[in-house]
Amino acid sequence: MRRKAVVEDLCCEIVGGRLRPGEHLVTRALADRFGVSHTPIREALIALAGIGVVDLLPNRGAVVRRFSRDEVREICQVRRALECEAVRGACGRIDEAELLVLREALRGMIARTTPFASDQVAEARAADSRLHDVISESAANPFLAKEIGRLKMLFRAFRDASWQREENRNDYHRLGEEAREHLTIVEALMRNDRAGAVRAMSRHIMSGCRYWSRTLPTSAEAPAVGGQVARVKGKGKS
Amino acid sequence: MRRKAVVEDLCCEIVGGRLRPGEHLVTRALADRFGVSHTPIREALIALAGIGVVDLLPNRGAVVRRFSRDEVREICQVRRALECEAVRGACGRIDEAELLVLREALRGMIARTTPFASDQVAEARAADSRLHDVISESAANPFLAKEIGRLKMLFRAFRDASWQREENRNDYHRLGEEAREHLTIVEALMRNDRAGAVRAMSRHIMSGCRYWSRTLPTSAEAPAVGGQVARVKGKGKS
DNA sequence: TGCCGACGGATTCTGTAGAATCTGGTTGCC
DNA sequence: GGCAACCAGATTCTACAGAATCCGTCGGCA
Repeated sequence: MRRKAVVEDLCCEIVGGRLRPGEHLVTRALADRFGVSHTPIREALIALAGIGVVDLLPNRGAVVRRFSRDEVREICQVRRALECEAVRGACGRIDEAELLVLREALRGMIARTTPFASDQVAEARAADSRLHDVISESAANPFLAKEIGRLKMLFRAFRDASWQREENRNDYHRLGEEAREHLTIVEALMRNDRAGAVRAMSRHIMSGCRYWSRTLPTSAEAPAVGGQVARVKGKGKS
Repeated sequence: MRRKAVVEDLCCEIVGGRLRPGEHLVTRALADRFGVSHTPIREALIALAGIGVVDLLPNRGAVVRRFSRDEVREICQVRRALECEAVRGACGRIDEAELLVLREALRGMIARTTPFASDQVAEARAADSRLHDVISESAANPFLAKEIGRLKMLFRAFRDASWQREENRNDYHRLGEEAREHLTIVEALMRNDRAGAVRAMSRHIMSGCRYWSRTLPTSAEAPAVGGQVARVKGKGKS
């Protein structure tokens, strides 16, 4: 199935920042690049619009969504509500051993005095993914897990954009902070302290939100995409 | 734009119950019915899958989603989390006059001693929509409002299915109950009692969930759609 | 002889390609 | 500055290739 392959590839490129926000996606060009006709490309773009990573403008094709600081805040607020719901449902149901492994990994990261090397960045990200996945899978609500997955992808999109934007300035500090936030959550879960876990998760999401959105333009600087397409028209994808 | 028209029409039919859960949507047949070729139909089905009202099976087309009781519960849980978040954000920001109008309408409904006539059912539904819309629009979070809108559509789909299934048995009772729940929310909002409003909203959603899902099959009775398609094949759309 | 399951062709439907049409924006001319 | 031809690109249509399903036939077996 070609559509699915195109969806996955494009999603990776958008999330990975190789396709810039506001960029105009031309079906013909993508068709050439992927070596398929434009039909599956169109269908992939419709699917991506459903996921929320591109905007579809009638008769004017698709543009990669641009996220202003306000939108990031909005998405984070929704994500917080859902992740907290997941923690509430998961508390007391998560495999003890799994939590233990996570806790030790996080303690290791925090104890480390040297700055993070790049493979340790990967390790930190893996732990992050793992924790959130374990929680959403343990909440006994597949629909909730699916929704969280969707938001996580969006969230990763602007996290990576921010990362790229400012060349990891003081990222290492943020990673350590994140590890401590995660540890707080894990410890609360191990105590079966539901309220504490929810609080910790809420703080964690909002702190990430503040961090990852701080370099983004405010909505005044980057108005909603709808009316702005003409601006990026013609820039192509260089 | 034909695709959009097809999406809207099909969505209405699914939500309105004219297309039954599990029904197989054949592109050619739909193309004939809508008087377009099957390309926009395919695209519409992809969009509908994004919305969540149909499932796409590779090389076997689309089927209208079947909702088991568990899935309804899952969706309601997510909806509750989001609606509560919206109430939290909206409390203190909603136009006073708007709330007053709603309160009087709800009080009128509750005071009414005669059973609801059908135009009063419509009135009750309008008040329901209005309240939820006012809240999600006042929460200063368009993204959240969009998500809630999506879920509301799904929710309406199985509410209508339930309604149809059992011919309004004691629906009127439920409508009165709903009005009282709505009134509790409105009154809390008018007092700027954020916690109270959130609690009331949570109760309201879960009570609706229990009510609307009570006639649905459990997931054991209606297994995941994936393996069941052959069963409905050949029934056509008549 | 009557029933059952395997095999194979016919049919139906999905997925893709390429052509035709339509739309909106742009550019050059008056 | 206004208008009209032009052009790029989106949308839709038609046709076809491949996958899945259906249906009738055939051979084995009790």
